[in-house]
Amino acid sequence: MSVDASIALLSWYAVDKRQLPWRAEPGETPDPYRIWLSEIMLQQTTVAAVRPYFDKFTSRWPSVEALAAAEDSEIMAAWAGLGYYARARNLVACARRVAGEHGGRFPDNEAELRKLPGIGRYTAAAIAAIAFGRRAVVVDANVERVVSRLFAVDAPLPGARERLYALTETITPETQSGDFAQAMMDLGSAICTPRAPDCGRCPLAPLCAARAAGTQAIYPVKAAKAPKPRRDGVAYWLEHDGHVRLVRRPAKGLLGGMLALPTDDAPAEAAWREAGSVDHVFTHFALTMRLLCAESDRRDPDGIWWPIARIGEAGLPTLFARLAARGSEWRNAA
DNA sequence: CAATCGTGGGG
DNA sequence: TCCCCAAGATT
Repeated sequence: MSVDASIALLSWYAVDKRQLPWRAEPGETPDPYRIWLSEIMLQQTTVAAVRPYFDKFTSRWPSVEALAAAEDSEIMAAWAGLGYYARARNLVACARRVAGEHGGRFPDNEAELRKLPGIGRYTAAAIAAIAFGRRAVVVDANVERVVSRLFAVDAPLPGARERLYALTETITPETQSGDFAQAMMDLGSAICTPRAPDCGRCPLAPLCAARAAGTQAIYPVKAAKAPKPRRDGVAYWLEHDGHVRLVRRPAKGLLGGMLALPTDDAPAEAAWREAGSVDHVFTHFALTMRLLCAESDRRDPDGIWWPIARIGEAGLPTLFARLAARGSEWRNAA
């Protein structure tokens, strides 16, 4: 079973693999910096969303040394819109560790990679396998789905995770485990999809227990999710002389480290006026944020004042970019 | 261990 | 429209 599965999958991958900007062509040597950067960006994020960010980052910062030398604010602004901003904070910290303590070279094994900020169990295995040719058991959401079907694992996630790791270990080949991992992910993305898997095109179909039973659609079994609470908030658009007041959010927590409009408490006493609201859905709650707008008669010298004509370059996360669009409309209407 | 942490696309 | 989901890590 194990050998059959890896051979069938690698044969399929040799023909049908996706071409991706971070993926080395056959015969090319993979660049650990690009593999690492792509793996961080791809955490809980689709390939389509990552592409433009990967291109932007690699052209601005072609090496880990270049990234390590950048200002935090530049990197956070460049990450704006991609989400999960702890990844960007860890990205900088990791780049500086690699540049400063590892001579600019990423560690070539799982255990050392795992010690770096932002690199967990999955990412350490993926980098070790893909960038350094190490045998590693690489389990992401795609692999969980493929393996849960292949072996008809009825236990629900996340409890079944260790079981899925053990099963993935049994089909991971001794060599080419990087290609094997990427093949599993391409398979999960293109064929062994969450809703309606295209078993007719699947190289593993003859080996698949769920396929044999006709039950592929029920896997992976997942625990019931908690209901999503609703919350309300207020943001403030304070402008003066063509500039708007921004704040840098605290390093930890929601949208941590990002530029934003002031929230909760008004940044000044002023004649605040309602300018509508924005509904925004985060992973674990839905937010309705009202926008209050005002013109200031003075410019607090300690604040961050951003030229409104260039607000698109501020690097606001999506919620605040949408609120800023409302603020600009309010301004043009006034 | 369970909660926290974004966003956009697809069915 | 709503729900699901994605190359997870951290605390």
